[in-house]
Amino acid sequence: MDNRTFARLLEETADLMEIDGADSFRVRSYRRAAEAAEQTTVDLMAAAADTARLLEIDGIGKSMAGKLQAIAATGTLPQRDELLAKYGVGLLELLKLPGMGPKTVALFWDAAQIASIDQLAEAIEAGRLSGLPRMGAKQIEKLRKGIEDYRRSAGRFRIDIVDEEARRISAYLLNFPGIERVTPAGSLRRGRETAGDLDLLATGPACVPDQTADAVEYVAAYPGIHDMIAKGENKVSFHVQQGLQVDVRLLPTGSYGAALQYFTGSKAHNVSLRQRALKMGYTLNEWALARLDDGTPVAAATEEEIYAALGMEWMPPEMRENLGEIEAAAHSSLPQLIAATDIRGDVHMHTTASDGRSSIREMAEAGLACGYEYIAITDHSKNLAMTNGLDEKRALEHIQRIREIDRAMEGRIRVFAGIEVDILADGALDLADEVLAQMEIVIASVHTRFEQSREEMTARVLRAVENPYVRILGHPTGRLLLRREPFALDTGAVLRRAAELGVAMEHNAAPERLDLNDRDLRLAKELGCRIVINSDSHDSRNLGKMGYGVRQLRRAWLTPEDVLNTRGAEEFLAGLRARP
DNA sequence: GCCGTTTTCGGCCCGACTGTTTTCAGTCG
Repeated sequence: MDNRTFARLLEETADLMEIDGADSFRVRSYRRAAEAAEQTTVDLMAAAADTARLLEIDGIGKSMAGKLQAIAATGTLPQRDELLAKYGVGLLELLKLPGMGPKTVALFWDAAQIASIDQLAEAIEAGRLSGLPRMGAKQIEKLRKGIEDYRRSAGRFRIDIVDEEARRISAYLLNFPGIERVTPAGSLRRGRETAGDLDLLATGPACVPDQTADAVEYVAAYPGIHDMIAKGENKVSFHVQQGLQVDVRLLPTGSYGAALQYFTGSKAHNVSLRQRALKMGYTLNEWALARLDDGTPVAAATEEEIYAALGMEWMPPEMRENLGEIEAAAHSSLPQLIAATDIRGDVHMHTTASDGRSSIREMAEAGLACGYEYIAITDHSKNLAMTNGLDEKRALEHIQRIREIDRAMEGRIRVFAGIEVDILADGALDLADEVLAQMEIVIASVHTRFEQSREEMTARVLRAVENPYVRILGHPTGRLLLRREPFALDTGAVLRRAAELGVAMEHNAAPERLDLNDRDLRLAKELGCRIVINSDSHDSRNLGKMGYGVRQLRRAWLTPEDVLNTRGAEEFLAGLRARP
């Protein structure tokens, strides 16, 4: 059982308790514990035997530690099961409908015995909801539409998709004379791998309170709108065609910093920050940081002045997850995070020899144009027949061509020879060691998804990592974001072994991959694992597109020292080979 | 149920929007 399961069980318990009418502060502590389970790099299953270790986790107290141990021992939580027996699983799903909170779920349950989305839809059709408190015609219509939307599509969107939408809407908004600046906030600004919605902040003369009417109408006329959710004085919410929810907020320039801080979040970061503000005699909201006693604003126009007034350094949005950044900023001990410009080479890319669209030469020229000092050509190996993968003979010929291009580049950029070998079901590699021995870069990746158990899959990867020619472990979690489930893999065990052997872990910067999630990366850093970030380009035009991947590294507080390809060519190769 | 620069009891973040309210409850982020 992994930490996510612990988190899910606690979260469900919190939902059910809320429906049951439990004390809201108690509910909150379950939610905090769920969040802690999700975030911590401690493997809860392994730590369950050691109460003291559980208590070290922020948000876990004596009682919650006992509940974690119960989950570890039985796979479930008694409170949750009791509540579930009382109400049924359908109620948890009802909570996912927009506009449905615990109070409404409880109301429907008490008054109409509604325990699932299907039953709610049925009750709406039968007109059994009218007459219930707070249930007017509009509210009922909203629920009907909510069910429709939920059944059509639910969930999060890949960050590059959201980013693109943000650019389109920003361009539209900036065409309005009274809007001068548009900034994305929320998950997009924090660089998360996915976003549930898009927050856009707009400011300018047309965004001043009481004068926003024209701007609001202009926003609401955006041609890409599928349906309107809410339209107020300084906020317009709507869905665009693909189902993404967009919140546009109009704000006066004087409050822009406060609003940007507020809407960037994360929620947990903001809660912590407001607690800190209270202790210092301030109150913080989206309009300003103000004195608690007489309401005098202290800071509002920029994020920097707000953080400064709270005795902190400004910190990059990627760090704002309430994972210690507030303390670090208060003690002036924020790390210097890695930036895209720190990357000096890209060592994972494909050419026309397998499934790429560019030649070795084109890749080298593109790498040069990106300002890289080195690249590595790493086409697929033979097991991936559909990619025209290389067998031993072709691989050796390919190496020769790579060497020729390397010479032809005359030192302006180094071109290393490499390969992306496939890890077979038993953990063996699909190319002979004699061939691998001739390459600078060997990336071992799992491509084919056999129906293997978590243990088998872990054993498979661990065996591949033992091969002395493997320098980098590719696709270490097998993620294809939002497209399919990741491999069931004991990532902790793989990271530990890779750290021991000095095998680097690849972070694939392609937005559909972003192999390592926040927690994996934090754990990798803790373990002293080497990280290599690559683009996995199949086209020379994609070379240099590392932005989303780098922001993921920043979210885990990684510095240039933690990432191998921030080093020059020789030092990079030496770092790859050095084994403790 | 957690937690401690108000502390081991008594707090626990904040405002906008909506729909139904005749002054506010519920939801959301």
